[in-house]
Amino acid sequence: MSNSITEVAALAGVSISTVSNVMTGKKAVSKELEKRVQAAIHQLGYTANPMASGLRSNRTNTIGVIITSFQRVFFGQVLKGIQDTVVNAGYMVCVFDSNNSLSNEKRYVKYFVNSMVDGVILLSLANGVDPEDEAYFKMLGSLGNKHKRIPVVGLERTLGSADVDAIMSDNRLAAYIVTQHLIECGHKRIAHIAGPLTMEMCQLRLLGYQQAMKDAGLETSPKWIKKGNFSPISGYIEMGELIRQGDCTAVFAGNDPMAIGAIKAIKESGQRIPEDIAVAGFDNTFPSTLVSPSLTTINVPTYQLGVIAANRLIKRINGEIVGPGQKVILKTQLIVRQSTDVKGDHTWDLNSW
Amino acid sequence: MSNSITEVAALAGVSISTVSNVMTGKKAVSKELEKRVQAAIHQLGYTANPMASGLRSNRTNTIGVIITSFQRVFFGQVLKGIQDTVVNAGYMVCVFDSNNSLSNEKRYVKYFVNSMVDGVILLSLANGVDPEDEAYFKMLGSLGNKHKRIPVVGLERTLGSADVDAIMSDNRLAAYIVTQHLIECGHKRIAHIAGPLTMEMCQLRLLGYQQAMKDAGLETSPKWIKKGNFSPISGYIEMGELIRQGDCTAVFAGNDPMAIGAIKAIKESGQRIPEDIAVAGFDNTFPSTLVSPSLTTINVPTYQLGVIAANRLIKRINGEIVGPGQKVILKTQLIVRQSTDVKGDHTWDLNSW
DNA sequence: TTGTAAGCGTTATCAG
DNA sequence: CTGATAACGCTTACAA
Repeated sequence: MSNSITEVAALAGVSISTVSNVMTGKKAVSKELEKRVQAAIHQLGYTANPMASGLRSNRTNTIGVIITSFQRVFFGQVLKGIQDTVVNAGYMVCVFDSNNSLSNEKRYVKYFVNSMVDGVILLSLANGVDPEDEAYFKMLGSLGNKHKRIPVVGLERTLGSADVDAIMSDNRLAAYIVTQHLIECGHKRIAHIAGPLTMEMCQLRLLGYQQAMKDAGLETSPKWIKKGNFSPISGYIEMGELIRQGDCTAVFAGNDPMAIGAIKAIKESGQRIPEDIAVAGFDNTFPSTLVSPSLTTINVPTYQLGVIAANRLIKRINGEIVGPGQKVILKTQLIVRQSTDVKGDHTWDLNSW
Repeated sequence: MSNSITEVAALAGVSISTVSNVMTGKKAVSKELEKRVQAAIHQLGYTANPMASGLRSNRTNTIGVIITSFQRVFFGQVLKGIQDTVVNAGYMVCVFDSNNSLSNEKRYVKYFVNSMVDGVILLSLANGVDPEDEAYFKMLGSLGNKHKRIPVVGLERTLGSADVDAIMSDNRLAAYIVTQHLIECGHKRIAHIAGPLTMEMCQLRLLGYQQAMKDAGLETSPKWIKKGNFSPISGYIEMGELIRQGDCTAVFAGNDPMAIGAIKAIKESGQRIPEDIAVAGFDNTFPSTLVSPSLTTINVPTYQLGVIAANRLIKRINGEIVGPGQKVILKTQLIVRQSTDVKGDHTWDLNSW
């Protein structure tokens, strides 16, 4: 268990640098010695101590990921995409869950820097409005120490003016399209249950909703804009509020869980979906296919999101991409189900979970 | 960004050992110096490099977790329980997803050992039958190196004869109870879609099912025992097989996703649930409340599972628990819903996701 | 091609 | 109570 390079060297009858050279493959070693070293490595089951080699080489072959909550189904696919990609390239993934707290997020970022991960993928909770957020983004854009730069890829948000790649869905357009769909279904009084507006993606979804309403010449009243927190229960609560107000005939929720909470509230109020009130969500996570009525939503290529973020990060790490941070926008797609259209799809998704 | 202890010492006008003493709090430092050092630490935003301190102290304040898949909803709650507990005690959590591969699992365990995590929580895929598995379990029971022992807590399986704590639900009893429930509903020809039988918990669930059938004097035929892999689609496929056989009136699936896959297959075949075929699952994850009909299942206290595993691990780390590994068995509970009883509950769970 | 030796940033030991 | 200094296990100049 846990042998050191010294023991391998002793067993193979060579110096530790030769063992190191064999391990890293950075320097040529004669066939003969290579064979002996490999044999010793194999016999001892040796793998290098990542802490020691990382300390010295400033490389850990680990990439750090920070998400907002392990409980959010959305991230299951994203993480899978990241892990599949990154493991393939010889990296490990270390995942932290900020538990929806910006201070946790910052703590984890710092930890990653100190731990010398080779790159970071981050779904940030910084709202970008607080003055210190800009400083934080700047810092993210120049993460590292004197020996190395640690690239960061942002998920679903641009990181201020910082030079950081961002992979995101076309939130605004998608929100526009889903709202437009609601309008085409004949609705005029359409409410929106937004996610935490500190998140850029939620702002964008709100904006898309407002734009669509405006373009259709429909009134948008503040009382139709509710603030949830992405949890199903918050959707339920905010929908209850809307029902009490009693004047909207459709709701676009900022994500699927909130939409599903809203559906529950509507059903409990004895109203029919979509006849009395239509509901749409965002993300197309599997639960949206399971509920009755099935949920109209926007498909976000979550697995791809992870794959693309990871690929980009690896290229940054290897210096294959240099220069200013870029934004990659992924195409989304409206999925019409029965919460807005009785003729919509209602097939259960059994493949993505 | 990323200052070293040397800079802090310089700024405070003290030696690096004094800074270290202040940081770790292991040795007394005079009020005066303590204040100066704290000020310097604060001013520089200094935090110790975990790799360097870990290398020296053999402590990382990190606990490693290995689960089988980020996609499995089941783990969301478990991870939350672990993280809540462990962060509270001053540890970080590093999560790996073995992607249902034992070789990945072993690789990650080794990585954890080399990285010197202070403890490991592990849902192992080893079946315990292969001769080399016993050696693996032994190793898990004595993880570490000459400097330190790394305790391991197993999730949902005993790790052979090794001295490793195991936290698990009462799988066998629960399977017995759910099968009994099916029998009480009047079913006699009851099938079982098992999870991967390499997992002990799946063996236990199968055993519980068989025992209940036997105790009720009912026939158990091998053709009624299907092997899924915990994924929804496998439940769908195996149920299709059972439908083709055409003789069972109830199915107990080894977890909720497979049960939900089974429900889909039954609905597609035009049969009614529960009148023609009743279905039960295991775990009581939130999707079981969302589907129609709602799924009868066994409630597993997933969050608690994480909390208890984490607490136990921390106590092991601190030496507050010593001696042979123990098994902690968590109580489960039958949740009757409409997939077995039309009068069953069908309230959506909006709180655990 | 191989080996020697100097660090990487800490903590631990041991004088003072 | 404080500060040199060795050591952790590895990589990497540099020397042989």
